[in-house]
Amino acid sequence: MSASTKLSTSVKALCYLEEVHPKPVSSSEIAGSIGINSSKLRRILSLLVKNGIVESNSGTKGGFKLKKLPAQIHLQEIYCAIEDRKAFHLDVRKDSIKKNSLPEKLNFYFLDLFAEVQVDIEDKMKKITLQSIINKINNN
Amino acid sequence: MSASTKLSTSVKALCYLEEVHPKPVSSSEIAGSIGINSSKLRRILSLLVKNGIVESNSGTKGGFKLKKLPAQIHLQEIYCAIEDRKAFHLDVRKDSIKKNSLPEKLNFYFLDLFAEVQVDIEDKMKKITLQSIINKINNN
DNA sequence: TTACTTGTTACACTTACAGTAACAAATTAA
DNA sequence: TTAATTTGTTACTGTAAGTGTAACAAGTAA
Repeated sequence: MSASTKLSTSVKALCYLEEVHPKPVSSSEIAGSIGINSSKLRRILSLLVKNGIVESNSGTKGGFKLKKLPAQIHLQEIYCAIEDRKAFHLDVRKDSIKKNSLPEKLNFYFLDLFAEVQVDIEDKMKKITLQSIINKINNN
Repeated sequence: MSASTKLSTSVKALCYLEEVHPKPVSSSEIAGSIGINSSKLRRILSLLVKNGIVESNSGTKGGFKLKKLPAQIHLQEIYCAIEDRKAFHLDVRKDSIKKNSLPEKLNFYFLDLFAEVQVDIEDKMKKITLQSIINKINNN
């Protein structure tokens, strides 16, 4: 599952939680509504739990519910919770490249550039809250 | 090979071509200098040829050489030449998602958002020329 | 005890990718 | 004409990654 698909799935689940808040709902129920396997969804939700975005409880009457207000959840923290790898990352192979050579210098150049791009993307995501997404969706 | 690695490889090859310009060089020679298989490199270079960035000739005394000045080659056109897929793309599965449902609306939302991110990235790349990279590398 | 739910692991299956080799077509030189 | 060289593309083999599902211990409530 690509990072972007995981992000989209997470937001679908969070929107569902917001709709039924504060009632806790099971992974099966959420999974059914967004068309995904519940086991797979639990793997994603467990990451949101670890990062304090969602609360979970085992047992009967257990399930998931939002731990923060939608206005206080932004895309960047969701993204960071579910994905440790960067969107733009360079597979730098140090083998067979001479020290201080042009290829090595270019590796450093691109590492810097891709880090910059990553910052730009995350800055953009920081400005988008779950609440703003919900508002936009409802006005269409 | 990821898009970012392919981009980095392409620039390494283009820098090499710039160094020896206007002498045409074989894929083996370039591949040797940047530590990659020549067959693999040819697959990348063939895309740059198709997009008018590089010129190629078969046979003895054949090889590759730049078709444009380094100041007139920018990262975005290299990126578009080698990669048709977007950096941020959503695997939208239309199956098992109801029309006009929240999940479907969110799919459209993210398709738009990721398209925006893609534009931002490409705008950034449009401002970077091969010449500016060479200058930066040489001043370090 | 029973029923239910999360969180994690496991597993079979498929897909994707990496790295290399091979070869037709084009080109040059002898 | 023949040989040598080089591109552009295809093929192939082994390995890594991803998909989708199932299974189950641990926690929780009735």
